[in-house]
Amino acid sequence: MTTKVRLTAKERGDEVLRAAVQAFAASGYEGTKTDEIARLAGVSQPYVIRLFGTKQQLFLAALHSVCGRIEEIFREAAAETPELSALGHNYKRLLSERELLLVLLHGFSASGDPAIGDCVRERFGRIYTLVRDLTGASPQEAREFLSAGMLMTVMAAMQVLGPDAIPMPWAEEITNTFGQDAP
Amino acid sequence: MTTKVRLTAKERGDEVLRAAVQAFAASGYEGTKTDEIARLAGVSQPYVIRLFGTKQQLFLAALHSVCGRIEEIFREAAAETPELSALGHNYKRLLSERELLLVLLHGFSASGDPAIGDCVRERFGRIYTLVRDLTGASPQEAREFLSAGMLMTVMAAMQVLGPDAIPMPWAEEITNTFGQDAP
DNA sequence: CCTAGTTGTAATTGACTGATAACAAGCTTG
DNA sequence: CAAGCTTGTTATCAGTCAATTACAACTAGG
Repeated sequence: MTTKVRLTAKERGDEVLRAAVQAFAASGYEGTKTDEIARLAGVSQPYVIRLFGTKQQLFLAALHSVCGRIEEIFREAAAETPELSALGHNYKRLLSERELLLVLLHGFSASGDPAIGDCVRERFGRIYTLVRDLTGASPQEAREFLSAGMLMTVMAAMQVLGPDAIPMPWAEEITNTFGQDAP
Repeated sequence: MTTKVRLTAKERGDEVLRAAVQAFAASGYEGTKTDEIARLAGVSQPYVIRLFGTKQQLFLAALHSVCGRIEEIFREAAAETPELSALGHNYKRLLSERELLLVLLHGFSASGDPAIGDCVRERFGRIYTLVRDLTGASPQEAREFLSAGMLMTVMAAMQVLGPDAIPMPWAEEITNTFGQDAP
């Protein structure tokens, strides 16, 4: 457990950010209370606000964090095998860090907020471009790749995909088709 | 405009439901206030609550409504040409009723709420099954079809797809690949 | 060792929001 | 036309939540 030690603002900020990613992944932007993030991080609610200014800025920080991690995973996968099919294989890694895709999904949902919309458009565009650059995929190939990722994302949100999946025949049927490329 | 006429509870309920679909599409489940729905429907906020019981039940009603409409669009398309490519062509129709896909997306995001999760799993499973039944598509074909739909959905949420799209080079590149089937 | 900066909390607040209650106005049926 | 049912509003509450303020505890540098 986290002991009652004083940390630098940077270190504590990182801990709060990790807690925020967990909380936002579970409850979304509007649904998550700063109080809950504070509880997860083991600090007081006002301190969370002081470290990040506003709840919105904290969500933006969480969004940048998960997008950076997603890019990192793609880079690592491409370093081994720079092909789209290899990246696809690594969606499993994304699903094992379930909060990555979920925070991104909540970012899409909260795009009505202009600041969040700007952030999401920028980061998702970067991911698309990165996928193309890393693999040399055509726009259509990259689109099919990201499409599959989006279906996985919403299935993860519905809790029919991943380790804690609620068993659903139709979902298992879909899940079995992942990884099977077009002939 | 809607005049100040007394309607039956059923009729007024339909108006409120339409307003709710618009509002939830724009702001999501947690982000939408019952007050805003009431304003859109031209009634008082307490009446919205009395007609549907709770905000959650109203959201569930909105979810059922949009899923029913999505199924209807697929059925109509399949009645003309019962092939997956024909259904895909009709994603344009879904995008023209932008709120359909957006409410569904917000349903995914709000799946952490058990009642909403149950509803979303049931309705999305029904849509998957319907697509297969209407077109005779294989699980993999249906998965690819729904994958493309999910990417369109998140792009619509990001406001980079559809009539009021914010122009983004990467988004236009992706958009151009829709409708191009694998060779 | 003491003072100035940093890390952190307790107390509070003001705005918001879903829901309830009490009441008013309109329709309809005998 | 009157009584009872339906439609709809106003007033209000009880709880919630992000954010501010004031203060306390710790730590490093001179």
